[in-house]
Parts: sequence; structure tokens; C-alpha cells
Amino acid sequence: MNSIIQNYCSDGWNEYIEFHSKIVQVKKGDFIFETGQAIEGLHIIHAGKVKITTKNGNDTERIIRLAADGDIIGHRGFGGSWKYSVSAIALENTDLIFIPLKIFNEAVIANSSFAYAMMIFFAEELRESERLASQLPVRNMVASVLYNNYEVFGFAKGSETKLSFTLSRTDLASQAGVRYETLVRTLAELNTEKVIKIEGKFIHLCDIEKLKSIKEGELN
Amino acid sequence: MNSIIQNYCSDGWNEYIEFHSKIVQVKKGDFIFETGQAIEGLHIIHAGKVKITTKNGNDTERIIRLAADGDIIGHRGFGGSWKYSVSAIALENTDLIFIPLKIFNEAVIANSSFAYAMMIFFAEELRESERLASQLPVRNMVASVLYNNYEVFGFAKGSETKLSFTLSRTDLASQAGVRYETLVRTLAELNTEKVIKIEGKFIHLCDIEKLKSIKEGELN
DNA sequence: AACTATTTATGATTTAAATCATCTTTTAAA
DNA sequence: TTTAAAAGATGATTTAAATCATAAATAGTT
Repeated sequence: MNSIIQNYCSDGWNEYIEFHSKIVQVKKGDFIFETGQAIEGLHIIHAGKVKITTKNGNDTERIIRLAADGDIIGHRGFGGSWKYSVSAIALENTDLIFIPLKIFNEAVIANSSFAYAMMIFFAEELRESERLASQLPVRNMVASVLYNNYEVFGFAKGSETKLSFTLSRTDLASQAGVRYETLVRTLAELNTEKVIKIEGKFIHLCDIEKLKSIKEGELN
Repeated sequence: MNSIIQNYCSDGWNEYIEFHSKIVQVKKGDFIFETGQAIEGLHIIHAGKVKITTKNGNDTERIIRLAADGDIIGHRGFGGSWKYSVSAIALENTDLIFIPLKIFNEAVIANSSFAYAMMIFFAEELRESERLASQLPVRNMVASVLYNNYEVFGFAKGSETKLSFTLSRTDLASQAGVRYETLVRTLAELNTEKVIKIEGKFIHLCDIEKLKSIKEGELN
């Protein structure tokens, strides 16, 4: 692993953090944490894939972020009541490094460049979250979600187009903020236009440039 | 003013920051900064009111945040390309304190508790931004926006219900992420139910508890 | 006060997406 | 290897919100 901590804390602090960290292993479908629980530390994904979800009022959930190797999760509840405002669910069997809050706080206070890096990390998360405010038609939202899946998961080994991990249609819909049937129809449409290629459950992104332009708001 | 800087930097650093800061005065409707511009520093609102907007693809803009006295603005573009990802527009004549990026960075590196406080500030902004992901019906979104206006602007002096500042209907619609006509109709509906009271342009929040419950996803 | 311009309001119609209803395909289990 | 369960796909219908059209009300200007 080569996380923000390794990069910005001194060797001594890295040892100290590692000594107090522990490995957490979760199975596909398991919660890593759930909305409302008290925050006891920070998780860094060592190997695996995770979805971060939030509740829309009463009923439906929405995926607000995907995370993979090296990504930090569980930082959103920092400050305030120190409770998770979102849930994290493993998309496959996942290993995480858990750093107790006390240790993390000590490291931030002692390593000013780490504190600065964490601040910038949060700023980037904030910018990323602005995507959620864009209320474009379904087609654009779906393109945006597919592109994000590519950014986070990349392409499969030996392929120039196939997503290395495919969310279920239900999860893709949840991330796009639309209903399942609507997502399926939109995928079919993009497939017909050869922007993507549907291969059973799997999805190929055949025209990344077109996808980018659609996600930026290209009409029709 | 009593901002995060005063509270978390040493006296010496406060003097240093103040020495290098300058006052910026903008008139109602003026841009404080615009999407795409290079970031040269951080603004703190000394006295006034500001809306932060983002572009939805080609056409419409959406208000993603309101800010008033003591609030920090312009931090969203930190990191990455160091360009503003949003625009800030004064809702009334506004005085701001501008801190050059170089000075701010020095202060963050030198004052670890300030760096920590900034990190927590960003975390709170991030949590706040999750509101944008909730895709509730118009009625709930409008309630959410009215409540946020109350949180940021408060009630007028001598009134227990009247918002101290009233956004235009167009701006309220932009914040709720709905069309103008839809917003007006929804306000009329909430008015009929006596949750709010419309007094010309001005809005009274008569039943804050009901408003809270609607914004949390109460149906019908 | 009279005249614009802007902001607020409301009715009628259209439309994109949700919902409802099936059906097929794939995966998992007995 | 048959059966059950889950995931994926598509057509038909409904609906909430957008759009179109127009009218009041308010504010600003000469």
C-alpha cells in the first residue's frame, strides 16, 4: 500500500501508526460501518472494493461514492457528533487497515504536512461531491456513473475497454439516482449507439471521449 | 469577526495574517470569484451574504451553498488544479477579508491545531454537501431549502418567524434544484397548510418542526 | 402619477422518468 | 440436472415536474 499516510508522515510516525493499526477483513456484502454508529477510527482499503451509501429520506439508498485500493473511507463523519453520516458496504471480499481515531489525531497534530495533505484530500472529496448536485437528464447521469466506475476500478487486465469490476444494474441505478428499469433502458440505448458494449453482466466502455462529453452535459 | 483563524492560530500568527490580508468590498450581484479562475487566496465574509453556484452541464446554474458573516468561501478549489470549481455571487453589498494563499498555507503548516480545525471544517462541508444527493420530491427539497435559509440567515430582528433575508423565488428554485413555477406552487401549498406564511416577497417559517420533518423525507 | 421593467403567481399542456407487469437469462442450490 | 432464486430486460401506463402561456403585483424611473 502507498497511502497518504505513508507519503506525508515521518518514518517514525509511520511505524507508530502501523503498530496501532489493525487489519479488518470483510466479506462481500458486509457493512464496514453503518450510518449513525460512533466513529472510532479511519479505514484505508488495502485490497478490495467498497460502496458508500446514504439514505434518501425514508426509503431508497443512493451510492454517493465508490472506493478501491488505497482509498480512505469513514472520514465523512469527522467533527460534529463523530457519527457516520453514511454506510460503507463491501462490493467484494475486502481487507482494510483500521487506524484508531486517537492515533490518527496524534499524527495529524504532529505532522503538519500530513494535516495539510488531509485538508487537501477533504477539499478534493468536496469537489467530487459536487457531481451529486448536477441535475442532468438520465442519459448524462448514467454516462457520469460509467465514467466514475472507470476512474475508480479501471479496465480489466488485458482489455482496453472492459470495466474490471461491474456493479449490479441495481447499484448502477442507485449511483445514477434513477430507477433500475430506467438505467437498463439507458444502457441499452448507449449500447445501440456503440458508446458502450453490453456483454451479459459486463460492460465495455468503447468510446470514452463520447462518454465524457455526455457526462459533461451533451444533449441528445 | 471571530473566525476559525482567530480561534486556532496563535496571536502572533493572527497579527501576521491580518497584516497580509486585505478587505474586499463587493456590491449586490457582483461576482466574488468565478468558476475556472485561478485561486489566489481564501475569502472570509466579514459582513454580507453570498451564494455559491455551480453549472449544471450547459445551461442552468444551481445554488449549492449560502454563506453569511464569518463563513469561509473559496476553499472548494483547493488542491488539484487550484481553480475555482464554483462561482460566488454577493446577495447584498458584502465586505470580505481576503487572505493570500501563501499566507494561509504558511499558517496551516505552522499551526497544527489550525490545520486540524481546517480539516474538520472541510469534513463538515462534505457532510453538508450530502444534502445535494438526496433526491426527494419537490416538496421535501423546498422544505430543506427553507430550513437551510433559516440556518444561514436566521430570523429578522424582532420576529419569531420571518426570514431575515429572502432569496428571490428564482434563487430559491435554483437552490432546490427545481423550476421557478414549481417552487412558487410549492410555496403556495406550504402557505395553505400554514407551515409557512407568504407576505409578498417575504417568507415566514411558522412551523419549523413540521418543516424539519418534511425536509427529512416526510411524505404527502 | 404614469410608464417600464422586474418579480411573483397560476392555469393548461407536454414529457421524461417512475411505476406496474411480464418475461428471459443467469446463477446458485438441492 | 432439475428446481429455485436472483439478476437482467422490455413493453404499457401513470405521474410528478417541466414547459408553455399569460396575468397580477411590486418596484424603479422619468
